[in-house]
Amino acid sequence: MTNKDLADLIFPNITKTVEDYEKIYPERDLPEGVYVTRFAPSPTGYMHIGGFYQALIDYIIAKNSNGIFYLRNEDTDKKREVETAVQLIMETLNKYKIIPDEYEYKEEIIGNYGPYIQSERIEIYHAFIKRLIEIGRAYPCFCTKETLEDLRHNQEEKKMRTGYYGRFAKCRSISIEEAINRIKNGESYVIRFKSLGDFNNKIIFEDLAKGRLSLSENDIDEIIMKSDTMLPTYHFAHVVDDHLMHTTHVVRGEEWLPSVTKHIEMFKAFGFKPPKYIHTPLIIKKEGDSVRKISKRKDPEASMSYYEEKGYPEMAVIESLMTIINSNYEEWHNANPEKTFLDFKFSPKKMSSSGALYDLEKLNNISKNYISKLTKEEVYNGLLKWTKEYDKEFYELITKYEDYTKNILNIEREQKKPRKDYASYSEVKGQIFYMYDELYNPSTYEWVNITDKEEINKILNIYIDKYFDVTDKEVWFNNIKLLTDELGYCSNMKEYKENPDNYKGSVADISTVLRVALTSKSMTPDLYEIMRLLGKDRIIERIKKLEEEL
RNA sequence: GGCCAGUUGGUGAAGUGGCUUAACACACUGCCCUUUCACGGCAGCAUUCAUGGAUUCGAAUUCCAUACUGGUCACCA
Repeated sequence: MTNKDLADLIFPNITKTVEDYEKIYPERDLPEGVYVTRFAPSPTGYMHIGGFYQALIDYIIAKNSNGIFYLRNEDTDKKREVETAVQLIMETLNKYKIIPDEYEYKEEIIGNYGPYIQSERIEIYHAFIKRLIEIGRAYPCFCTKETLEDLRHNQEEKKMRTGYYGRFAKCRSISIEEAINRIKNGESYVIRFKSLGDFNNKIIFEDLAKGRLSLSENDIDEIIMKSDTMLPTYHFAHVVDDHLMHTTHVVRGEEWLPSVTKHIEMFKAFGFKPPKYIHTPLIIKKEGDSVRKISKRKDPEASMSYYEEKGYPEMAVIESLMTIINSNYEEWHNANPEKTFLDFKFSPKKMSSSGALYDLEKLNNISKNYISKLTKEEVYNGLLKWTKEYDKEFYELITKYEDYTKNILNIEREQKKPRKDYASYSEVKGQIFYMYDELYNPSTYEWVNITDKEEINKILNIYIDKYFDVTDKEVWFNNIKLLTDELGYCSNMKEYKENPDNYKGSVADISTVLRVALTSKSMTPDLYEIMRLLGKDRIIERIKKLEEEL
């Protein structure tokens, strides 16, 4: 009885060899220095911002070198799998235009290195495991969950390092004959990798983000194939897939750092060259005095769906993440405002090595700036898209009054320093609702200095009767000044500030009365533009209605 | 507990022995501009880089120790 017999017993139908697969998936025909990266999420039905962050890095480094960015679905954990997860991932990547060059979606495979869904690659993994068994680098392990738990407790008691290694790796010493018999008897087993490492040996590992690290060699006999599904574990699938798909750079979260020595040993066992690694910091959040991983349950902003629901423009979200990825991004972008994030040269060394704190305030700021630089059409289209999904009533309204809405959105926009009113599309309605009669039904008015009803009525009546004019901004404002003087207020702010006691108030107070009377708000964009868009009829109508209420 | 990593203002951070009396940005505060708000302008916001020690003419930057924070130690990825 030999290892070969054991391998054939476990994988009787696997005929292709490692060499066959090497031929099927040859080296990619790419120029020197071109990067191949991948986004490899597990389909749990949730798009975490940390995952998206990694995908963004993958995408940038691939595009920086005109390389390949592909998507691989890591669905080896059938218990956690969620049906709609793949669709969610694809939709999110598409929404943000982080489009993979190779992927598998809805039965369609794009690219020559597929399948790109791990559960469809089971024969490939089996061929590689078979080889490992044949050469004595993998073996079946019959230990039960209980046995393993006992082992761990024992080790903990004796203050030893926990794990299945060295003399604790019981099933290592099972003879081939015994193993074959037990398998034939239907005993449940996993396949473990047989490590040749020595924990006391240090190896130097170079991570592109974290630099040179001194790590202990792996000596754990890691499980590489699960008992029930015969699917590989992450560790093994990573080695096989990233080798066959010729990934040059693996971007993954730093939670993988402790297992990198396992992966390196497995690559070595096959004689493969490991990829370069970029272990990214976790996205964390401040809570009280401590920081913690941003969490799916506690933090809505951990999910990419949050940003969609709030209506943040995609580019604003990307840019806010870029500032975390490389903190010099913002400076670079200010110096090169016409360039996009894709022109930015990403540097893993510049990536923060501690946790990255995702700051919603920063996002708001970036988003305000971003939206302020858009044209009225772009804002309108963004608003249209968002309201269609999340605010049907408003959607109908802005569709009905398309040009009118664009003009509203254009107030103080086409100037060197446009207004920064909106951080997201969900904020727009709350700031311009008063421009729509359908939405304008104020119950309170934000009067400021002048609150006397008779005075307000007087101001409004005289204004309508004598001074109403919206044909030209200068004329409009001059009229307001005339009104101001006529009523005993001061039309010159400088003078008013010098001698406030000489007047009933200033032109600012008069303007505010008009502003509040027409919009109910004390803070709005340029009043002249608002009045021009509202038109005389609606202005009079609103004032009349207000008088009735006063 | 073992192993690994990190620790610079309220926040993201620049910084790898003298150019740092610590860049830039966000937030905040004050003033100015101004018909409101916003925008914009100006100013303020760490005498100090977790703590202690060492090396050095000189340290945020090198070394050692301590503390704290995070990651990991699953048939999860």
